[in-house]
Amino acid sequence: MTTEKKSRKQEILDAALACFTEFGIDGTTVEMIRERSGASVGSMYHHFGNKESIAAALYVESLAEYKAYHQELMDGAETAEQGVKATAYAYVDWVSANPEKARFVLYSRSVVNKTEAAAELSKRARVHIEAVFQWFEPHIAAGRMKRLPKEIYGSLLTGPAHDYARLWLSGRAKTDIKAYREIFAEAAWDAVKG
Amino acid sequence: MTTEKKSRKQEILDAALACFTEFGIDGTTVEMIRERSGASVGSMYHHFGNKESIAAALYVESLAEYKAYHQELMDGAETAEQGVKATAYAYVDWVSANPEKARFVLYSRSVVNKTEAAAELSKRARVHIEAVFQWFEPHIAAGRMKRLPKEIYGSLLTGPAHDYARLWLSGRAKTDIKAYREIFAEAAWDAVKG
Amino acid sequence: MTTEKKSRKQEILDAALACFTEFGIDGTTVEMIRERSGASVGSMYHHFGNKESIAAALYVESLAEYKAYHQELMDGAETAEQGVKATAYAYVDWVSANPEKARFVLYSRSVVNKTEAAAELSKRARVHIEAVFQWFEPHIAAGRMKRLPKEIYGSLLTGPAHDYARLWLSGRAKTDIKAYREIFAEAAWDAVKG
Amino acid sequence: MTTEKKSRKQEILDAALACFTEFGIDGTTVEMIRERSGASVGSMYHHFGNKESIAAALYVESLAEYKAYHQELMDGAETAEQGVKATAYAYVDWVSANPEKARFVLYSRSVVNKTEAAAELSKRARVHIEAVFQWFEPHIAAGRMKRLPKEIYGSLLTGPAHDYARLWLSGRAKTDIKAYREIFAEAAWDAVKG
DNA sequence: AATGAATGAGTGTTCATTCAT
DNA sequence: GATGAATGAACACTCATTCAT
Repeated sequence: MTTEKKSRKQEILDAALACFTEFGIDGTTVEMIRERSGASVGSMYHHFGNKESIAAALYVESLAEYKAYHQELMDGAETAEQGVKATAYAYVDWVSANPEKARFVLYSRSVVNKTEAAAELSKRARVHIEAVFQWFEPHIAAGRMKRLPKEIYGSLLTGPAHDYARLWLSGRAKTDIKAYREIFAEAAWDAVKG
Repeated sequence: MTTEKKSRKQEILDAALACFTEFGIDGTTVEMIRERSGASVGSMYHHFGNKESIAAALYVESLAEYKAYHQELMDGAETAEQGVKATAYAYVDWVSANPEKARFVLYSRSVVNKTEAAAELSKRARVHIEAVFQWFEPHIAAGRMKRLPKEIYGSLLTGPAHDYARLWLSGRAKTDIKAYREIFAEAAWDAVKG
Repeated sequence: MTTEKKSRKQEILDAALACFTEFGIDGTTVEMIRERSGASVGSMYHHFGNKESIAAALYVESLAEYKAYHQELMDGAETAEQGVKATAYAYVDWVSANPEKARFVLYSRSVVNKTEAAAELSKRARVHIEAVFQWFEPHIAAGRMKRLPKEIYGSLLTGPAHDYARLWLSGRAKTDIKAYREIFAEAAWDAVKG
Repeated sequence: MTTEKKSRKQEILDAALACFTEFGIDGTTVEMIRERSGASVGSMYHHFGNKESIAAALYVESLAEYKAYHQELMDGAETAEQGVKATAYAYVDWVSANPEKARFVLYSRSVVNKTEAAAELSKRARVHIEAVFQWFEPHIAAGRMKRLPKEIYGSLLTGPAHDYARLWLSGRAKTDIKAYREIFAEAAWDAVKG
């Protein structure tokens, strides 16, 4: 049970991510996950209870990883500009490094939101947003950043990168998002600097 | 096709949009559309051939409306700034005026893209993008706008609005997107001005 | 659609009764009914909605037939003794003539009672019991029959036949119940005569 | 086996009876029994081998208790009338005192009969019936009781009580069966007295 | 004796689609 | 153009049972 070999549970999660990526949650059948993971149907239900819970577990895990990385970059930032750019960098870096998880998160929110996990999820989202906002507040108060409605900062900071990520992850754009890391960071800073 | 009374075909499309909005394409059954439209299953298949074609028809129609509106605003623009802002305005205005169609387009691309209509759709998208780009080219050449990789302009111009639209249309943000019309337009211009 | 040939719906009902008789409701799979009836799964669900509704339809139909026959015999009775014996005769005759339906009704009440049809069923039962009781009331008032708690008459009149029917229908007794027609009728009259 | 504390085996049997009573044998899953008993699945299979064996054990135990009680009352009877009434009393008393076990026995025969225990069960039943019949034979020979086909005595003696027990145990009748103890005993004697 | 992860055949049900009328 | 009964492949999920620890 050490890291010697993957647990059944993790094997199922891995297989599910691969399937969801390729076919979407609705397009993935339990049988597909079973075949890919090597587990039995019964085992899948023993561990997760139903198909949606597998998706939810994956979603929660992915988002947690992204948020942790974002936090990490924010911790190293000092000036307002550094904080703003860290936000853009975190997004771009994470998507570029974890395209499968990113694609899954981007395209599965609506499905997972109908799940029992939805409440927990939106609570966590609020906590994260709040934490980030606390970081920016002093800079806004000091006029180094524009004071805008709270709900709009996210769209200004990561909206362009978010948009491009969808393009890239769906194959409609060819260039790896990390090539535009600086452009998105600059756009973010331009959009909110005081 | 007069306005005398809605055609069966249109009744089906309206019912389908309402269902897709509420349950998603995958979550909508032919039976649901049948019940809402008052048509019979047979009638639906007579007019559209299959379920996906209904979605595709709706998608094509919605996108065409949006593009026409965008074009309209572009036609009235002269300076680079006006053109850029017209793009943001068009997006914000259209989403605000047609939230159901916007939600449908935003959340159904992945499904519709697996359809036969996909090729036609991406061709039209290319044509539209090309037309818009032709409009901007002189301004880029003259240095009034930054020269950037072509595939990234869309994300910079409408990315933030796009992102906020998702928030608003999914209920995660409360303020009507049109309240932020100017903010998104300014951000668009800041991101690409020369 | 006249009586020229059985409707799909009736074919399904017939096949279901045969299966339920042989394997019980729980022991019968939808697939078994499908195979026996020649209908498709879809057709079964088109007509009945789910497995339990087939059982419920059969139950309602069978009970209605029995009650109609009981009523018929009661209509021909005049004295208290004739009425009491008619009740026993009706039970014995019906079971002997319709062993499959009788077996189904006897062994499926608990399953059908968990169904949506349960309320309707117990209402009909109450109506029937009330009608029969109205018939007996004058005889009870005149002392030609014992006055006993209402809920107990049924058990005294048909209890022995009911019990033997279970024995015979389950194969634990060999003699056709109709051989004991008079014995059960006599026992019924002995149990309640004034 | 002292009364100090229940054995695992007994805890499982108790939980199973409660579940069977509430949901029926088919409606009860091994998981339900596991949850109610606090035992593990493995433990249940260690003690009983399979689900049906739990039901069979319960069935055998319940029937043995009833028969022992019946025998006890018969041992105290001397006249034909006392013997006949003892049979009715035994049934009524036992059902009233053990409604859960009675309900289980009444509604589970068909399931248990498909079990390996079926042969053993019907053998024991035959032995019991034979013993009871031996008791009555002299009285029949002496004309104090009617001579009737052997297979019909049971239905005449306990049929009404049996029928009412079903009514009461299923909730369709409200009055505790023991209130009708004498009525059923009288009816039994009336039905078979010489 | 006990545990609980793992198994996999089997179940009821759904639903897009067809087609005779 | 319209109807709705019929089709059947596909699906998510259940559950008795096994077995390594």
